[in-house]
Formats: sequence, structure tokens, C-alpha cells
Amino acid sequence: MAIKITFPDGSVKEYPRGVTAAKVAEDISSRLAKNAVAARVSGVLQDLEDEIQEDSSLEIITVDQPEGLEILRHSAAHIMAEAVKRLYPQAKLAIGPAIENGFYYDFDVPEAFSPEDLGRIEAEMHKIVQENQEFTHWEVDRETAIKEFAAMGEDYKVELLQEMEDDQVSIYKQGELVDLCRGPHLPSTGKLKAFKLLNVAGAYWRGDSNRPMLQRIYGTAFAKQKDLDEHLRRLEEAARRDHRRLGRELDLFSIQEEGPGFPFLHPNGMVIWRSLEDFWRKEHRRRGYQEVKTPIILSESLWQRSGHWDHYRENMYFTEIDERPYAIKPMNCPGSILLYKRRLQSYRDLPLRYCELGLVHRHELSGTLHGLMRVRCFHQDDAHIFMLPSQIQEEITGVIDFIDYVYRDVFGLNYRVELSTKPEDAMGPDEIWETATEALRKAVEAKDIPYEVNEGDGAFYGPKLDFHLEDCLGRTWQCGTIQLDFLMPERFDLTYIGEDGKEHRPVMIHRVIFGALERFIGILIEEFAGAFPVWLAPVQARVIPVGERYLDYADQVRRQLMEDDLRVEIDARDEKVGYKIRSAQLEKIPYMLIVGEKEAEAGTVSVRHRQAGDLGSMPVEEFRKLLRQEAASMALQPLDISSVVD
RNA sequence: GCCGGCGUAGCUCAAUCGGCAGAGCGGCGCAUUCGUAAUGCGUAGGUUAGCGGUUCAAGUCCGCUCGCCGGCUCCA
Repeated sequence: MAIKITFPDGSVKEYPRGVTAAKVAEDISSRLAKNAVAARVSGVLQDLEDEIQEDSSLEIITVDQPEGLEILRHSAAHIMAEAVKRLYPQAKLAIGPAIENGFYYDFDVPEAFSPEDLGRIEAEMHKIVQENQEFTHWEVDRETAIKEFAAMGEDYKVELLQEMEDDQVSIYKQGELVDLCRGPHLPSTGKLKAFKLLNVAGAYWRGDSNRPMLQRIYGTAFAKQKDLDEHLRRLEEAARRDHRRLGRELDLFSIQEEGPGFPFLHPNGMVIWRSLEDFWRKEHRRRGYQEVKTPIILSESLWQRSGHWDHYRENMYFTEIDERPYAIKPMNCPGSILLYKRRLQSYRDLPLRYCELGLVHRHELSGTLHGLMRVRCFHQDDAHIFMLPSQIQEEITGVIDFIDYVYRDVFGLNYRVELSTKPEDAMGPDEIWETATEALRKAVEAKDIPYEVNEGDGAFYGPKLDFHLEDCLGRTWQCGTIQLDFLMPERFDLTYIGEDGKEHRPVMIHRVIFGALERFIGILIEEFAGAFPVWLAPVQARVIPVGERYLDYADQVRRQLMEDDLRVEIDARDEKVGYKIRSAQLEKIPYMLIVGEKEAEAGTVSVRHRQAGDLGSMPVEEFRKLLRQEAASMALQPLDISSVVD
């Protein structure tokens, strides 16, 4: 009895019924068989050793494919679990998935793993690989599975099984390890060549801080040792662009023991800050925003009215003035709302766009603080748009375009969008949430921007579109957000006078572009690895006189450049040129201007760029134009001299 | 907040079994006046995160507190 197997290229071949994908792969080429990790049979991923009983399409999945690598990593997690069970028989298994760049497995063990334990576990894994144990699997009905896992003391697996809806579940076994798993897996443990355990961390069972804390071991695995080495090298490189390290090395900011989560901006960091702020102001002005400033401390009663008291109190700081209770603002919206309410508003004046670089304070859990990325006080580039219901779409779209312009066009950053929906602890009725959520959804979809839905992650007053940026290790941070709010206007009884002379209820958008200046600067530091484009660079050019005799000329050059507000300084230290260049390079200063006898006589500077190297000499005036233009255009790459226009 | 790890000079790191706290870089001083990634010599710099304990003796061992790092939870 033969069955027909259709391959991805459309070709069809006959094989005996019950043939395995492994045999088919072997039939095609021994090389394919060697790299194969699983098969996709009629669209479903399965093991290579599973028998194929009917006419099917077949794709052999190899380790070179993303799915193949994922299977490899998932199998690595199982091998790690087996190693852990051998060394710590009392360990209970929780879950162990493949993740981006690796895998993890959560264990419940009486004592936490130490970093040294990882070495032992890794060594045991190597043994298991050596033993080349086969991965086998079978189906069993759920009730039986529950009994069996209960007998093994695998309480977490039992809990998972109890919540599953399928009648039949799939069980995998390799060596001594029996695990509840959908698969597929490698044919055998010997296929795992390149892996490494990276670190161990606590993780709550099911991500719930009320449940037990388990021990999570993270590891990574690749098809080849070369790929693993490359990945480890990238991790090291990423550590070098960590904004906390660069922040110290480039003297941009610091966080002192006296104020955990409260960053200090140094003179160099402040230059970046001011450049961003100038850019921010200019861009808002031309989009019809009006800048405001609202107080940092406001009466507690305001926060009760806004709902923060009920929904956000845990994150707030409080104080008392003249025996009356006040709160330090965690958000800027109530302040903007008070400004809106200060007078009667006409429909003619809407949309009213108030923007504010507002300093907010939030009590974040100590364990979550992270350099500039998560702090306890930060400046939001906030704005509140008060508008007619008919203006919702256009305003949302305007903000989406604004964010896209800033992220992509200006900074060259890639971002990911999430639509965050109603949280559990939310104000207002479901219908309003639905209306608001749909309005946001409609706006992103109209822009054809891909997005994921982040269920239950909205603000307590409204759903939001969140814009995430990546740091050097690929961790994502929420930066921009657009929140649509029907509820605050209600609570504060906001109104505008409509065409009909009657009072109507406006709708609000709360939005940020950078998110927080602090976080955005953190992202930029890592994105540029500290080598900021000229418009942001704390020092744009450093004049390096080759000897003391040329200090006067160096100063003349500096003055000339400073006339255009360029940030230039002189390295007047009594050191050799090579030394001064090295220091400027390490400080990642975009341009170095070497001046000596020749330059002083000709009125030129010898230009060196931090990446391009020696660019030869040019008249000071020409360099001035180049630098001015590079700064003004917010160029991400150095300009070519020939492109500079007068 | 929770789990684990870590904390020595401004920075990077040494200090054997519990036995005199050190080096390089950076800083400062002197010499040198130099042409595209490190000139030489000298010198200052420490409550070994803090508090308590064990010991003849603690950077080292124990306890507590603080901070940092990696995760989890949470969020701009």
C-alpha cells in the first residue's frame, strides 16, 4: 500500500504507508536527514519518527529554519529538565518553553540553584547528549495523565492538566524524563550540539506574585557551535553599549545611592536633553500644540476626583502642607484638566492641544529600577488633546504620524505597537471602553500598522496604543503611548459650548511621543552606542593643538565655530597628539580638529572624524558650514563635504 | 515587593588557609612641545557599602540594613 507525499516544490513521490519523515529525508539526501529536526505533515508539525498514514504534504524542518531552531531549543529545555531531575530528584517541573534566543525551564526546588549548580547541570546535559537518548511520545487520556503525574509528585503538571480541555494529551519521554508536552522534539538528545546555560532567576508560578516562586534557568542553544559563539559575542558587545555603563563612561548621568531611581543629569547629559527638548518644542509648535506647565504638588482631593486615589494610590507619593493632604503628581492629566476648566471652552477652539514636559513621580517597586529606563521620577513629553467626538480619528492619526516621524525618520528606530485594552481595575462601563478601543483599533488599522493586542494593560481611564522600542539586549520598553479617554471629562464635568449654544462633553487624548525623556535618552544611548549624531553630541568638535604654541590659533578656531552655537572645546593638555586623539575617540566626539603650524598659517583645520578617520584639511569656514549643516539637519550619518551648500 | 548573585581608591580589578589593604588607568606635580588611538618620572587618593557579632587577629566567617546586577511581578 502506497501513499503520496507532496513536497514543498510541488513534486510528488510514493512511499509505503506508515513511512516516517526521517526515512523520507534519508531518501532525499543524507545531508537533509542529518539536519532534520522535525517535519510538517499536512501543515502540522510533528516528530520525524511519526508514521505517516495517508497522502500528505511534507516539509522537512531543519535546524537552519526558525521553527527548527525553536524545536532544538525546546528539546534543550527537556534535556536540562532531565539533568536537573538526575541531580535533584526532588525537583518539580513547571514549564519549559523555547523563547527568543534560547529557552528556560522553571523548577520548584527546596533550595535555590547557585551559579555553580549551573555548571553541574550543564555537565549532566552533556552526558545526556552523549547518551543519545531517543525522544518518544504517546497519547493518553487526560484523567490517566493526571493520575500518573500526581503519582510522580509533579503537582504543577497536574495543575496544567486540570485546566486543559482536551481529552487526550501528549506525553514525551527521553531517558528518565517524562514530561507533558505537545512537541515536536528532536529525534534524540544527541542532536543537541551547541548550548549553554546562562543564568538562574526567580520566577513566580504562572507569573502570579501570590503563587510560589520557582527557580528559572535560562539557557541558549544553536545549530552550530559557531552560531552559539557568535551569540555569546553579541551579548558581550551589547553589554558594552549598556546605557548605564556608557552613562558613566561618557559622564552623561548617574544614580546615587542617596536617590535610588532618581537620576542626576550631568552637564554632558543635559546637552542631549536640551537638544531633544528644543526639537520637541519646535515640532509641537508647528503641530498646533500650546505649551503649559502644571504644578508637581496638588491637593489630594484632586486625585480623589480623578480616580487616581482609587486606582493608582500604590504608585503615588503623598505629603502634607499646612496640615492639608497633598499628592506628588504621578501623571499630568489632572493639571491639564484644571487648565481646561479655567474658562468656558467653545467648540471653535477644539481641538485644544496642551503639551507639557511634566515631571512626574511614581513609586515603582525597588526591584524594577533600571538605569534611566525605569526610574521613580521622570519627565513625560506629555500632551492632552481636548476635542469634539467627531475629531477623534483625525487626532489619533495625527499623533500616530507624529510618533512615526520622530522614531523612524528622525532617529531611525524600529518600534512595535500594542493595543492595550481594559484592565481589571478600571473605571467606567464596558460600552465606553469598547467605543474607545475600537476607535484606536480603527486608527492603527487605517494606517496599516501591524500591532498586537495586550489584553488588560490599558490605563485605568482608557485603552491605549503603546509604542515599544528595543534596548541593546532586545528588551522592549514602552515609550510612546496614545490613550483615548472618555472618563476623565466625565469625572471633571468638562464641557464645551457647541454650535447649538448648549454644553457638550469633550473627549480627551493623553499622549506622549518620547514617553519619558529619561527612558528615551537611555534608548538613544544604546542605539548609538554613545556615538551620538552631531545634533545631540555633548561636544561636537574638539580642537587639538599639536603643541602649546598653537593654543592661540586653537582658540581662534573655537571662537569662530562657537559663533554658530556649535559645541566646541580645546584639549589644551600638555600631551601628544596621539594621546589627545585617543581620548577624543574614547569620548566618541564626532569631529577632531588638529591644528599646528600648517593650519595656523593657512587658516585651516585638519579634520578627523570618529568613524571615517582623517578627512584632510579644509578652511575653518568650510568646516563651520559642514558642522552647522550636519547639526541643523539632525543627520544620523556624517555629511559629505561636497554636499554642503552655502 | 519577591528569588538569587554581588559590593575593595573616581574607573577596572588583585589581596593564598582569617595574619602589614595593592596594581593599572584616571587625578595632581615636574620634565617634555610633540602631527592622527596611550611620553617619562614623581605623588596624593581607602570607615574594604553601613551597623552589629565571632576571634588574639576580619576585606575574608556569621547576622541585619542599604545599594547594585539578572530575572519575576509591575510600568513611561
